Amino acid sequence: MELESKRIDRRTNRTRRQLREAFLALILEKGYDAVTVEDITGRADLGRTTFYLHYRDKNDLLLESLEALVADLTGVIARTPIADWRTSPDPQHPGPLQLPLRLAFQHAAEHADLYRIILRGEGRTETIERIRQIVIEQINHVLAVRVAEEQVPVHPTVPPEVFANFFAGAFQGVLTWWLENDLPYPPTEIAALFQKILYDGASRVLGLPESKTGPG
Amino acid sequence: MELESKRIDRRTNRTRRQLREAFLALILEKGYDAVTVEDITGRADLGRTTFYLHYRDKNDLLLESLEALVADLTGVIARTPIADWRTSPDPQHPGPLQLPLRLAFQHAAEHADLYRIILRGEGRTETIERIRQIVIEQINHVLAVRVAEEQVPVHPTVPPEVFANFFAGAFQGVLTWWLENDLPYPPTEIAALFQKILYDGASRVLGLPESKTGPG
DNA sequence: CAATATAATAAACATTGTGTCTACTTATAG
DNA sequence: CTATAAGTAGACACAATGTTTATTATATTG
Repeated sequence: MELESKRIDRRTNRTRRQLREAFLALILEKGYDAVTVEDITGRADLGRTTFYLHYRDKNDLLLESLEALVADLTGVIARTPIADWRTSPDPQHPGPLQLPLRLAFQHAAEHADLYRIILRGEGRTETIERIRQIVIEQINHVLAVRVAEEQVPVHPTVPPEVFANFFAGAFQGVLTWWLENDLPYPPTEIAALFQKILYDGASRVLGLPESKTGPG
Repeated sequence: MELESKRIDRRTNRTRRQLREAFLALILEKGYDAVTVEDITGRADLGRTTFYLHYRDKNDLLLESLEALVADLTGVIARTPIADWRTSPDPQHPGPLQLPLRLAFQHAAEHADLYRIILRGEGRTETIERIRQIVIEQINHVLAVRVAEEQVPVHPTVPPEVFANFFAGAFQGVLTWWLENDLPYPPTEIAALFQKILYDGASRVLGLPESKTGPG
């Protein structure tokens, strides 16, 4: 999760890492608002002044972790070979979002604490909004590719924006529940469940009478 | 939206209303965190001390509006005649959540500003979490009724909790988008779109290859 | 309408946290 | 080794919170 890669002075790296770790731990203990700069530097065994040598304020510090997390996730997704996007192993739900979804749940499991903090909406409002936008962009991207490949109707039955926000919200909802309940399913399984609802729809999932609208 | 009904002293009602209105207006202008108690009482033309005669702090004041909003919505839903739950007029999507969904979008349209504030996550974290829990309870309630009527498989293909959180998240996502974009569709229409995605699923909505899982 | 109770107010105060600055010490890179 | 950069303690001004006190104003009620 590249966060201090090639900064010159050894002290700088150490200090920043200590501040980051102290802050995240404290947020989980008392919640963002209750944590003071003095708390952070105290926990990190540093002088309060030092904090301001590195960050403008609490939010700036949290934002750094967020940015690194986002960069890491999009990196992982981008680095995954295109080939895998078609041949990935859940033949029941062959949608184009399958692999990214799996990677995202996986990633959240690996960085559960930070994801929890973000999804709880700790810190300023921007934080969670940032994530949402990224998810929406990913969806729009995938949809655009699909349209180009003519696998999706040019005039979909639902406006893409509505679909994208539906998706982003549902994802956030399931991910939040999953994290707050200490990952009751393995990442691949929760991803599969998510896809099942998303692709099949409530009619099938709940066994309700089928809708009268045909596909497309 | 019952908020000052039978409080004895006329002054109390006036003061509380002024504080509430001033606060909500200011949040929309500068965001929750940036608003001080002095801002509020200034805007409301009251002494700063007066604020503390009525509320413990900013969050307390916001919470009052939230509680009233929630009570109002659940009241509206509860008051709607059961008969309407079956005969409501969207025959393409006859799901049991149809009418409550419509009522919710309607309600959000009528109180758009307050909904915006809440959905943006202004105020403390509790606020938005409160709403989510209410939505989840509603869903669980409806699902329980359905199960009792044996219209839903006893062992649904997806754990109810997962479905409920999927739903709650998707709803929040679409509702937020709708409000932040100044209600680009009428409430009935956005409710119908939401249901379409939810019931038919992405496969149909986007015209993807059908899943191999049958209903139920 | 008058008497009583209650609300609003201004002013002062202690407290907590922020963010900046200074002069001094310590660690590191080269 | 030494110049450079990072960390530190302490002091400071500032802004906002939440409480208290004494005083004024306004409803309610009988």
